[in-house]
Amino acid sequence: MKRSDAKEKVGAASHRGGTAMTMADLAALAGVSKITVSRALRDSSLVREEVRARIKELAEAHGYRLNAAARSLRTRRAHSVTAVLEMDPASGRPYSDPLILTVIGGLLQTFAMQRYRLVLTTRAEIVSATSVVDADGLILFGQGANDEAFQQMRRFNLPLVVWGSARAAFDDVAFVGSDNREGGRLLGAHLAGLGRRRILFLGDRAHEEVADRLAGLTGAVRKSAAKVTTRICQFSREAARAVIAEELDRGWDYDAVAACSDPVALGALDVLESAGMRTPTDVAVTGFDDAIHDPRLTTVRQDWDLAGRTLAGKMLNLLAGEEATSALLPVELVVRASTKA
Amino acid sequence: MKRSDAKEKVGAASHRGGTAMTMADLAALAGVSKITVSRALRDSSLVREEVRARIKELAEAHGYRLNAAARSLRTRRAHSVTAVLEMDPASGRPYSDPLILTVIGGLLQTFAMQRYRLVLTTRAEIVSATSVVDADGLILFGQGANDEAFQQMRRFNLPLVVWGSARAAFDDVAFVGSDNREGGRLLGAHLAGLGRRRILFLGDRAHEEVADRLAGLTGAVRKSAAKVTTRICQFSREAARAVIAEELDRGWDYDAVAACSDPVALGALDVLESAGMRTPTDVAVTGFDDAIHDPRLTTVRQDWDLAGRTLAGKMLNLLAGEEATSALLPVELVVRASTKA
DNA sequence: AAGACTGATGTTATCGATGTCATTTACGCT
DNA sequence: AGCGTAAATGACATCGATAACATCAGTCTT
Repeated sequence: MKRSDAKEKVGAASHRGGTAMTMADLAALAGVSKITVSRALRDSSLVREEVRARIKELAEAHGYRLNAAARSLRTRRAHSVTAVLEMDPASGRPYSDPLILTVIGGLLQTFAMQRYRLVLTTRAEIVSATSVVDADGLILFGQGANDEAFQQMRRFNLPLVVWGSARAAFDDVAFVGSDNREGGRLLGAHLAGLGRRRILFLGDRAHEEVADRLAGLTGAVRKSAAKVTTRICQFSREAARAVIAEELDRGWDYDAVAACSDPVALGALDVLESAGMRTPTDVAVTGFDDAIHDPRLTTVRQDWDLAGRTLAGKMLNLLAGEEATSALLPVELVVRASTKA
Repeated sequence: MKRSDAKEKVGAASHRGGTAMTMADLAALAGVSKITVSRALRDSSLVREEVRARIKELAEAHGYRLNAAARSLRTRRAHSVTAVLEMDPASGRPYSDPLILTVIGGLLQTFAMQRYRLVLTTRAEIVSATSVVDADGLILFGQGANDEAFQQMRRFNLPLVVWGSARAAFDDVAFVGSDNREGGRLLGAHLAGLGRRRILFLGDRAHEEVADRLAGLTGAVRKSAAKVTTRICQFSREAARAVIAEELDRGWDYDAVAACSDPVALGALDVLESAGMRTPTDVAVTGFDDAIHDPRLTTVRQDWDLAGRTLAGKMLNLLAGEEATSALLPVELVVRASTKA
C-alpha cells in the first residue's frame, strides 16, 4: 500500500525517485511466490510452460528489470568482465588511441552475446586501494609488456587475459598478441628487397612487443648484410621528431627508417621531408599497426577486430573453467608510398 | 612445486573457488564490529582516527576488497554509468569507428576520477527483455538522431545523456553534440571562397546531424549563388563510390563534393581519381570529422576528447540532482590537399 | 488401496554491506 | 555524587534475488 503509493509517483517523478518493481511485486501480481517468478524468468523447466509465459508477459508489460546487485550478491558472480586500459598519465587518454576501439568492438560483440557486461577502467583506478572491482575476470591492455601492471592484476585472483607478448611461467594466464616478430620479419624482407642497407630502427626495446619487432627485422635483413642501428624512441610523434632531428644534426647516414609504430613513422616523415629529403627515393619509412590509414605509410597491419574477439573468447574459456591457452595473431604487410613510389 | 599444489592452497583462494575476505572477517581481525569497519573504510569521523588507521592497514595487508554487489544492493546505487553504443548489425562493430574511442577515453578519464565504473553495451543488448541493467545513468551514442533508440532509453527512467543533435521538449535529458551547422557553414564558406559554384552534397538528411551540416553549408553558399545538389548517401565508403559512379554516368557537372563524413569523401575520391579527374583542380572534395587524418582531405574537425569529458560532466550533474542542460561543442575547419593544392 | 514417485510450487536462510536506532564510555558541570 | 552531553561503538533489520530444502497434488506401481 505504501509501496504502491510510491509507485504512482514514478511516472511523473521520472528518475528523481520512485522505487522500481521487484520480483515480490511481480509475484503478487501473478499470484505466485517470488521463487516461481525467479525460475520463470530463467526459463526453468520447474515452472509450467503456461505459468512461465504469463509471468514473462507481466514482467514485460510492467517493464520489470532484474536487480543486478541482488543477483550478483546471491550468485557470487558479477556477470561482467573488466577491461583495464593503460592511460597516458599526461593526457589521460588511452595510449594506443584509435586501435583499441576496434578491439573493444570485438570484445563488446562477443560479451554482449554471452550476456556479460563489459566494464572499462584504468590501471590507476583499479589498483587504488579503495577501488571497487565488480568483475568475474580481467582483461589487461598494456603498452607492451608492463610487468608491474601484470603483477598488480594477478593479485585480484581473477581469471586474467593479457594483450601483449606471451610470458613463460604463467600457465593460468592467457596471453593474446599479434605476431610482432613476423611483422618485423616482413618489414625487414621488404626493405632488404628494396636494396636498403643502412636501416635506422626507432623504438624502445624495453617493450617486449618492440623488442620482438626489432628481432624479426634484424633476422630478416641479416643475409642482405644490411646494418640496423637502434635509437630509443617512445611512442609519440613528437619523440620521433626529436630523435630524427638529432640524427640529421649528426650527419644522416641511413636509407631507411623502421619505426615501432605509425605515429613514430609520421614524426620521422615530418622532419625528413621538411629537411628536404625525398621519400622513398632518399629514405624509405615504415610504421607498424596501420592505425592511421595514412596513404603514405608502408606498415604492418594487425587485425584488431580479431584481437578483440580472441581476447573475449579466451576469457570465456577461463570463465568456463578451461585451461588457459595463448594465441599469436597473424599480421600482414601493407606497402604504400613511403617505401615504393 | 607443482601447479596443482598451489591451487589447493593459495590457488584455492584463486579463481577456482574459495571465498574472498568480507567485512566480518576484517572486523574479527581488528576486534571491532562490522559496522565500524564499514565506517572506517569510508573515512567516517565516527571512528577514532587510530582505529580507522589500523583497520585500513589490515584491509590493505589482507588485500580486502569491498563487495560491489552488496554495497549496490544496500545503497541502491550502482556506482556505474552505462554507455550504449550502436553497433553495425553486419560487422558487429561500433558505427562511428575510430572516433568514439576518443570519446570513451574522455568518459573514462572523468568517471574513473569520480569512482564511477564505465560499462559499455550495445543497443540491441540493453533493450532485450532479459538484459540486466546495472547503472545509475545512461549515455546514448546514436548514429545521428535515432528516435527509436532515444525512446527506448527513456523507458529506463534513468538519468540520460545523449550524443547528437538537441531535441526540444525533453528537459530532463542532456544533449551534447558538435556544432554541425557551424561546421557546414565553414565548409560552405571555404568552397565558395575557392570559387566553386556547383556543389554535390552526399549524405542522408534523415540524420539530424547530416541535416544540420547541409543546412549550414547551404546557408553559407547562398550569397555566392552556388548551387547545392543533394544525393542521399549512407555513411560508408562503398555507398559513396556507388553514388559518384552513378553521377559520372549521368554526366558529371560539379566542381565540388561535400561529403557528410570522411569515409564518404574518400569513397568519392576513389572513384573520381580513377575516372581521371584531378583534385582539387577539377573537383574539390571535403569530408567531416577528421576521423581518418588523411593528409589529402579537407574536413571539419570535432573535438572528441572534449566531447567525452562534456558527456561525462553532464551525467555527473544529473546524478547530483541538477537540471539537465545541453551543450554545443565547437568545430574547426582543416584545409588539406583535396581543396587547396 | 497404500506406498513410491514425479512434477510443480512454496518456505526459509543467505549473500555482504550499511541505514537506523540503541548502547556504552568519558568527561564536564553544578 | 549525580546528571547531562558528546563521542565512539554496536545490534539489528534490510536491500532483492536465489540456493537449499520442504511441501503438496496427482500419477504410477503392485
